[in-house]
Amino acid sequence: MSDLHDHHPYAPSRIRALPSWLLGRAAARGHRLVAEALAAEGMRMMHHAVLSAVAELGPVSQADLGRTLSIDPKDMVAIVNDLQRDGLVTRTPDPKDRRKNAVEISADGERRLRRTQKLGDEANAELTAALTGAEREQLIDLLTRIALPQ
Amino acid sequence: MSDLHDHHPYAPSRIRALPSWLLGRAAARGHRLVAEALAAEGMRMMHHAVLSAVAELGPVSQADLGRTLSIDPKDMVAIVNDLQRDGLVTRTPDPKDRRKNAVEISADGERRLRRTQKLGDEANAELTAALTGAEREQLIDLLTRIALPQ
DNA sequence: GGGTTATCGTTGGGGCGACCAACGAATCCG
DNA sequence: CGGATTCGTTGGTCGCCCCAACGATAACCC
Repeated sequence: MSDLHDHHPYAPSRIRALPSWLLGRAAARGHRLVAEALAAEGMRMMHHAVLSAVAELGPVSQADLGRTLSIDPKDMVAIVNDLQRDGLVTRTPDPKDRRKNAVEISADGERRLRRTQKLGDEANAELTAALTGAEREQLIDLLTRIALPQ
Repeated sequence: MSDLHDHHPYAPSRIRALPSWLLGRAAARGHRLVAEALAAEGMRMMHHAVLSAVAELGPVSQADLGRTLSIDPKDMVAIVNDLQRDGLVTRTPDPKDRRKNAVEISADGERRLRRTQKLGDEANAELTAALTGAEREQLIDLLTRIALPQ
């Protein structure tokens, strides 16, 4: 088994039993897995999230996107810039409210989204590989209730 | 369904149902709550984590601390510098291995730790306020199994 | 024993995500 | 009409993570 010098990497520090710590570690691993998977399509997590939200919401303003995904307006500008540059979304001035940009997914964007959604789902399957289906459902339920405020 | 202008703050975007996304949001809230609580004592999360680990592990090298807490050696230098400057830990050369620094908690450090631990626990209680005790235990169990690798 | 390999603390640089402050333009509302 | 609000945008900060390098020291192995 383990040799003499294998001082286990963890003391059962009090820290490690705190939900906030475990959430941080689990989130870091999830982020790493998803980011690595999406990199195969040259996409990043936030870009994929925005593209997915645009596909669901139809023509939508950047501010609405930011609210639904809790993304800072500043970051949203850069993300939509990238997606537009790559031809995945269109950004047209909203005639009804000239302050707004109507962001809409393109045909290329839908094709890209289908691939990145598959990659994201696979990464999440790997993330929760140690869980049964029922446990995965319960984890989602518990997290939803914890993450809600803001 | 609901009327046209009732844009609920969230479409049930596919993204929002992914464990990786929920973990990110929940971790962000946990980090915010804990950071705000610790700020009352002028401490930051990583500083508190390191101080707590030092208290548990006794005299310990920075490298060991970094491994148990998954903290980059570069960041560990800065953290131990701060803790030492504030008189919360001592950093003495290890006579057995002169490459190592033996980091040890001080009396002031233990006093500070008692207060920050209380604050951290309270923040975690608020974080999981929507959960029953049993659900909190199960969340910890599920997260532990997910966060484990690295 | 001596040469190679590995570890420790430290410094440097960089990337990425989250967050806050401010601004002009446009819109809404009383 | 005029004040308050929203939108997109620019600017900057902060925390976490990763990679590369270095001198000093220790461990390994022939």
